[in-house]
Amino acid sequence: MKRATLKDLAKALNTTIATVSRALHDHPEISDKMKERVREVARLYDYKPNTTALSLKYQRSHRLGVIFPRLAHYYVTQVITGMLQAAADSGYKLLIAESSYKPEKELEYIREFYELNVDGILILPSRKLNLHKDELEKLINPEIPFLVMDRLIEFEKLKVPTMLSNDHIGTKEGITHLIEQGYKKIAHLRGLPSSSLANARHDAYRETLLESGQEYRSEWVITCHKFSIKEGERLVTNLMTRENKPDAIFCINDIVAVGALKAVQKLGYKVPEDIGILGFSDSDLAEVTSPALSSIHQPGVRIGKKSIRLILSNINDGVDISNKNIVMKTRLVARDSTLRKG
Amino acid sequence: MKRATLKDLAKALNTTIATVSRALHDHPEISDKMKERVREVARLYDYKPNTTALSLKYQRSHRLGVIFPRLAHYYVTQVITGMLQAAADSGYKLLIAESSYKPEKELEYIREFYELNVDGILILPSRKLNLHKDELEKLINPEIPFLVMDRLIEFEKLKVPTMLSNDHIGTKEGITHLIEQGYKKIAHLRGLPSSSLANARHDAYRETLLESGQEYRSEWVITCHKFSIKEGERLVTNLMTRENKPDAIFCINDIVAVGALKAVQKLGYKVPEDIGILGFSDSDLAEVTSPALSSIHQPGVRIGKKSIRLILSNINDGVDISNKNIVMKTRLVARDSTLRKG
DNA sequence: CTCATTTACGTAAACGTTTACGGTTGATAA
DNA sequence: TTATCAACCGTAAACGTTTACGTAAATGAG
Repeated sequence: MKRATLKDLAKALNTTIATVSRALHDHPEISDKMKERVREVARLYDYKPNTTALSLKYQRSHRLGVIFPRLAHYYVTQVITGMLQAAADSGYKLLIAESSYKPEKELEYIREFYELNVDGILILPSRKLNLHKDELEKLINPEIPFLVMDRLIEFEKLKVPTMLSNDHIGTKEGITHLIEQGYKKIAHLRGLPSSSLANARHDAYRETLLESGQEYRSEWVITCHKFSIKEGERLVTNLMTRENKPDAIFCINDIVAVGALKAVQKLGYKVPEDIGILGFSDSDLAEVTSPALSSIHQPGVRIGKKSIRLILSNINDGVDISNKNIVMKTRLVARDSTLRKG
Repeated sequence: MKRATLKDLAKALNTTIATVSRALHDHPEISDKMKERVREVARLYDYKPNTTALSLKYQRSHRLGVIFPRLAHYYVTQVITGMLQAAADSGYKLLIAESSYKPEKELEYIREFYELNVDGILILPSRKLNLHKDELEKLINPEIPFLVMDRLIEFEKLKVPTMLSNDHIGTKEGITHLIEQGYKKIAHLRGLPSSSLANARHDAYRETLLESGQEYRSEWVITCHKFSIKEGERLVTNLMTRENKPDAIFCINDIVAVGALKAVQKLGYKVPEDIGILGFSDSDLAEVTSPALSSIHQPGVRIGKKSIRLILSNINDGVDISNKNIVMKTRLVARDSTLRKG
């Protein structure tokens, strides 16, 4: 009933495990007759090599560890879906861990992954991991490839590869689109200033405004903390009852954009006629709202695939990836929330 | 630089690996002096036991395999999130695999997981896996716990535990709610008849209608195949341009419900006044639509947690779970798409 | 002082592989 | 006839653990 081992086959054939192993590997020093006999009983016993023993032998687990803050976000699932596909293509499996945005957990899972002998680690870090940069740098084992995704973490001496999406260009495209659609007073619901991601989007927002001769008003830049629909609603309701109202809102992500949309609609504004709403990430929510939400698409699946291929190029082909900083293209998806007919 | 092993410690202490191992395990036959010396160098070398070697030794990997049709579905991410939490609490890690609804892949991943020495397998099967029931039954290793989730698969001789949500009662609550809100002509966008899940929801729908004296009209039961927003839109547009129109639509899931909502709104109906829309699963989409979508909540996170605890009770405590068929409560979440003010 | 017992540690097998090295058989060549 | 060599297979070490068993020295009782 139990899984057959080389020892079982050897006993059945009245030979040794060495011969069995070699026969199964088509070793030239084994006679054809013996090979046939071995293959026969191997079939009979449904022999499958024990991967744990192989891992021990070769110090290779064919497993990669992935750490993310929260699985239940569309972008994260897209990235992991891509990872799963690329990993499956190469015979690798993924070990996953959710950090719940807690840096302590992120560090702990990295430690655990090392103990579990993963062949590589990919992390979508939380914003706060930057605060533990030094500890992280000490923790990282240079022998095991370590890929940082989505955010930038600058280390003292260590070189780690990164995989980002081009938020800068993406945002510029988005804001340019708003301007082209005739919006003249564009507000921004941004993320925390400690987030490289939020800063990239905000800076591109400001840059585009100034380049096209629009004014950048700091009172139209509101910082989100919780990134929920409710928060978006609250902040935008507040924003739209002020003296000087914007006529478009660029949101740090789709969730907040949904809140913004609900808020302006509740206040009686028409979208996109009176007010334009632009999200970021192009999640599955974007097609669900009415009007459908314009958003800047991040190619999660492709990012996931590329990350795995990158890290495997190091593991399997020894390619030095330590100074690879891949930036993936984003793409504006203009839907009804910003498309003025006239 | 490399990870220290017992051998390294033994060499440094001029003793044997047996002594080192025992000292680290606080074995009584090791002197306190020796224990101190060992612990000292273990700290110094930052010794961590090699989990692969332990797996080989104890034939336990502390890994569980999870197979699902598609990660990018809210319910699936909720289940896996729950699994991750419960697994982390017990020091287990999850290996994940996406079947893309293909039974061949499901079977293949089960095989792979066995080869990878997982301690247990949890599967959210595709509908079509039922067609390969016999092959699956032959494949399943009774030594390794195997938990089937969401769907029922009836085997010839094998007893496998299942984890379902109570779609029957959930649906009855939902339909009863529609009736209480005054809807009198309730249609149903159902799933394929080969799906036990779709059948459970449909049967409960019919049962509730008949019990409350409403008529069950087969022309108001439409079968979905692709479960997309577009399909929901198409089917409902078609349904609502017929002679005899329903005044409420119970949808097999939230995606289809979103399509239904868009369709009726495009046709000029008011929701919930003219038409009520009820979804299933209570995904994150439900709060995004306007009006917000009523839906029947499936406790994905709790289901995930409970599944892991169940399978671990077998693995770690030897509890026989082969005839456990756990059914989790659903809960109606009535939002604006079915709540008539009057 | 001697024998039994405890204390404290070493040896080796086991988990399942791969593979360098050694050894036996038979055939071939000098 | 004997050295040479190929063909074929076995032995054992290695990956990193744990642990049953063996054994030496130290301790205790008589």
